[in-house]
Amino acid sequence: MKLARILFPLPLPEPFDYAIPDGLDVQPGSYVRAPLGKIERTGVVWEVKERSEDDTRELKPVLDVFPVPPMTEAMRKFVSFAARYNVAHPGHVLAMVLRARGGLTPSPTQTLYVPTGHRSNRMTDARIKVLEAAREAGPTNAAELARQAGVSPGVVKGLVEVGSLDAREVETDLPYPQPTNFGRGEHLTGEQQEAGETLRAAIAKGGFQPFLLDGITGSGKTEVYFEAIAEALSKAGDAQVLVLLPEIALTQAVLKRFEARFGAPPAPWHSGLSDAERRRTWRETAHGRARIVIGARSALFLPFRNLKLIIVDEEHDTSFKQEDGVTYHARDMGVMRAKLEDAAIILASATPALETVVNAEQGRYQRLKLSARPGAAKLPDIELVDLRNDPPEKGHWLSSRLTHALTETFEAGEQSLLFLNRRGYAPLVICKACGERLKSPATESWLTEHRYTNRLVCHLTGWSMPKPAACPMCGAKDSLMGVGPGVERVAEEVRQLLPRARVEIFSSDTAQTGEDTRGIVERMAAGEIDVLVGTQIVAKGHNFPNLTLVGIVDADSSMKGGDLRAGERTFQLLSQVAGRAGRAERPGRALVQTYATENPAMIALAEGDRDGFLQIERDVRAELGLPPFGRMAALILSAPSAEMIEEAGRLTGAAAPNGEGITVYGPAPAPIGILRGRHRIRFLVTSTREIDLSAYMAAWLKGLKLPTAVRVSADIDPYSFL
DNA sequence: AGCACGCCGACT
DNA sequence: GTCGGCGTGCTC
Repeated sequence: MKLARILFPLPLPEPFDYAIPDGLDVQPGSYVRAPLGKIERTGVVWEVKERSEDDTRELKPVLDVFPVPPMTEAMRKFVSFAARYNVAHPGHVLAMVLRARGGLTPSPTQTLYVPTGHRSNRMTDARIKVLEAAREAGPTNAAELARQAGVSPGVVKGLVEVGSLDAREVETDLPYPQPTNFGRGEHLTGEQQEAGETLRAAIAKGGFQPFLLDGITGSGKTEVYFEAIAEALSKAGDAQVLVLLPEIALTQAVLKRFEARFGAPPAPWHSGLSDAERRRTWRETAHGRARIVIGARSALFLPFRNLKLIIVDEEHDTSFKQEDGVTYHARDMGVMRAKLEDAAIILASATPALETVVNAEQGRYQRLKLSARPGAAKLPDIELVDLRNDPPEKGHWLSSRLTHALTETFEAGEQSLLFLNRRGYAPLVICKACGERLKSPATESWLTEHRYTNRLVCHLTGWSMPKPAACPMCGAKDSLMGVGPGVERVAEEVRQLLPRARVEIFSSDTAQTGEDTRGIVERMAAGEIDVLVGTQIVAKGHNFPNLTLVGIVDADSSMKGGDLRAGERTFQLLSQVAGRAGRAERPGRALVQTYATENPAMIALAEGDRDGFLQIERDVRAELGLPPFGRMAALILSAPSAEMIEEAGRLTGAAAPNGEGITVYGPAPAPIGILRGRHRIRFLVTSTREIDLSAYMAAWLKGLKLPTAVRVSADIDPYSFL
């Protein structure tokens, strides 16, 4: 007798055992339905094993096997690994795999009607109209046919009975057309060809091989990894390729580019897909028929049959880090998936993440460099503006050099971007009369003035209050004054400087939904904005061809800012924006305002010396034992009330196991202190590189007993700080 | 994640 | 006297 160990997409501690009924073909990896408690659920057979003699348990039976090829062993190992590494339940990870409802069953069908040419001798007007509509529209379903002809669906039925219309059952989700063109790309430069051939040779050889494709903006990275895709697909008729892109980069233009190269559109996967599109891509991937899948980070959890190559384009992009639910980094998990699949992986970027560069330096990844720009577009000039020599007027934040540049750019009909990583109007509010600094009641942090909403906001907790007319401390009227710059105040300054310019703010306050974000990005791309003033939200790789000036309002704060990767991100932002300006054949320039012109990082920035800049960052992190030279993890707790979270924090802190080389900080308010009505705190854990922090976090959680209203989640290698 | 069991407040 | 609130625990 055999039994099936079934993993369900639920936070259960382990797979559950079920009896395999006679005649049911249950394999390891089979997608099955089985009774669980009072209901039936879909799960995946994690293992099929012999039932021991002394096992007398009454087991419930597997009910049904879905007509889908079983999940491969590599995929099951990947799910288990991702769960262990990210300190999540395997079932939670499996839930991410099974998210496409309907992908497990065959495509739904619909009945379409085509004219047979046979004319009944009883032709009514209604019948003639339907036949005309059917001839024009091609195969169409009954409801649509009746609608087009302006008659009731009964007429269609009548025509079928007399033999004038033929019914055909067709699947609604069609397979994707197969890519065909695997030949060598045309018009490659010598450098691109060389990199392309290296990749082709590696893929022809087979096996796990990680590459960093490090090429400046416009150097043709895409053309090079197209060679790798062509090689992988030509090698075996069932080979599959996954291309991961930041969500916002998944545009129609990108899909068209793949179609033009390979003669068929790739299968898409992103959060904006309809249910039908989603189950189609899932099903085609699981059956091995989708050969190129191009998707956002969650595409990494699609159940490929024979994955031979993964591309992570814009690998430095922070949107690959999933912060909600199961936290994971799609790039890092991608490398592990490639390893388990025995596949190649290419991380491509013009501004690779420090982690990736270090991996390449230490020989874990093979580095391919592209330096030439085929169109000979120029990299931008980056100039430091020494705020000690060119101080802005009191109460202003833009130096005369930057205001001149803004004026020139506006008058030339071109666009500017000002970057300041501070939301709101002013990051601090003080009373001119008594000197009181207004603080958040819960966290004691400064309140930020928001003019747009006329409120004072705590950025740690999200708590806010209307701006009071009088000082709450001394009662003086009209004495409260915002100190320091936020994007709203910089925008105000630009509006004074350029009254006719269209100035917009781009921050999490003005872009609360994806739709808001798209709106701003589209207006900017369409030239409907002259000056965009934004927080780090602008650093997400948007394409603004008419943008020729970038001003970093406060480089000193954006290079530090309490965030491990703030400097890196500032550099990436500058390179990206500037690189685009050069690409659109307009000289771009960037002005960087700083008080620290002699700072080596600032000098490297000004010289566009990316490698020098990374070297400095690298040395700082190595010295402090920060990632990738040490490890970091966070534990985030949330609860419905402040009292409950405080108590939970105390208990959790006390339950932290002691470990050699491990330091626990906290609890502190989480980066988003209150989210969806829940209070959040967090612990930060650092350790040396050799320590298995995932295991430490798992042990901590295991020994923790908290009320069920308190939710706990771990975040390995967190990206959000402050 | 569901779903049931269980112990305390306002109702036909 | 019950109906039902959601806190706790179990699902092979």
